[in-house]
Amino acid sequence: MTPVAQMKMDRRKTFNEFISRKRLKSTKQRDVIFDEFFGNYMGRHVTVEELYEDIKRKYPHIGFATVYRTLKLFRESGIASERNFGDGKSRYEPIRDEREHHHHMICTECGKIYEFANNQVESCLNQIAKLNEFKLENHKLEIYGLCSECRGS
Amino acid sequence: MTPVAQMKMDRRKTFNEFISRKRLKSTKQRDVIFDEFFGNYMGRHVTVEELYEDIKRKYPHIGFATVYRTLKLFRESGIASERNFGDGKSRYEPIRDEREHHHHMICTECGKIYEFANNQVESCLNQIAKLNEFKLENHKLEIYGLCSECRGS
DNA sequence: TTTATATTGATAATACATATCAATTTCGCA
DNA sequence: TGCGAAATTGATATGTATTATCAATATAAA
Repeated sequence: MTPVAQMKMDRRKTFNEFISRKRLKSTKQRDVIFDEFFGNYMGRHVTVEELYEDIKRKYPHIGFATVYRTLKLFRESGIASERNFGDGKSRYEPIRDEREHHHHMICTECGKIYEFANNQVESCLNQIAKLNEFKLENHKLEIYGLCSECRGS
Repeated sequence: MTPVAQMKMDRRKTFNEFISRKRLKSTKQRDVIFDEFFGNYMGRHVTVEELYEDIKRKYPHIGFATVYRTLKLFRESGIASERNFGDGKSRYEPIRDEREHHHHMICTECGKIYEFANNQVESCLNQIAKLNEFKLENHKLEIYGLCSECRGS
């Protein structure tokens, strides 16, 4: 099995456990949204609108609100993360590796989003949290600027 | 002159230069909003609504949209920064020291916002940007978790 | 002062997100 | 298997933050 397929299965398991722990129900709609999200949006940052439009093509009966609600469930269950890059829309991203946090560089010119991870930053943050007796749950780091293509000559 | 008063004067100068460079005009409203913002909101993170309510008490004639527009000018001119802590409202904060970036720890329980600065993080980010041929313009770092008071026993 | 242009403030419009609610689906339990 | 309580769905209404519109006004250059 490919690592990606393995990961997808792991997330599925986590989500199913979340569903049963919270006494929620599994539905066809949630299955469809899960498959689309974890099938086509790995490493991307999709808006609710985009995901909805995409799903509607194959499954016209699925409603907008359901996509919203389901993505929120993905976040609550810890299999997706929500981001805000300042354009007013929430973006969702499948979580690949629970341990290794990654971050984003956003080009203010072309809007492209680049990812990076850095152990040194992570350990800094852990230290800072510890120093302030803060129990770290999550963190977000974004760099804004010009990417190599847009910074020009 | 106190350091705070000095800083306020520096920001005023920067803003005036911005105004004349962009061929904008200085107005009584902008003066009032500047004084209120830099007088009472140092080190705080005020929403447009809050600042508007505050100003309206002393200057009932000043409109909501003007406060919005003026805060945006403050951001564009580099004397204020805009933040988003996930509650859907934009928050503005006077910039104290242009060189030393600071960041935020947000308690997910009580909502209190703590600030911190860290040189090691800054230099990491500069390195990362350089490595990716990215021209760093700005960055945001937020830690979410439980503060010492809320993490309980 | 004159004149062009920016600004203001009231309000309309937009956009993203959430709430409502009747109809439907799920699932534990007999 | 079928019943019934409870969750979910989807269409749509509502809420909330922000931006656009525009006539009246203020500013600043000539």
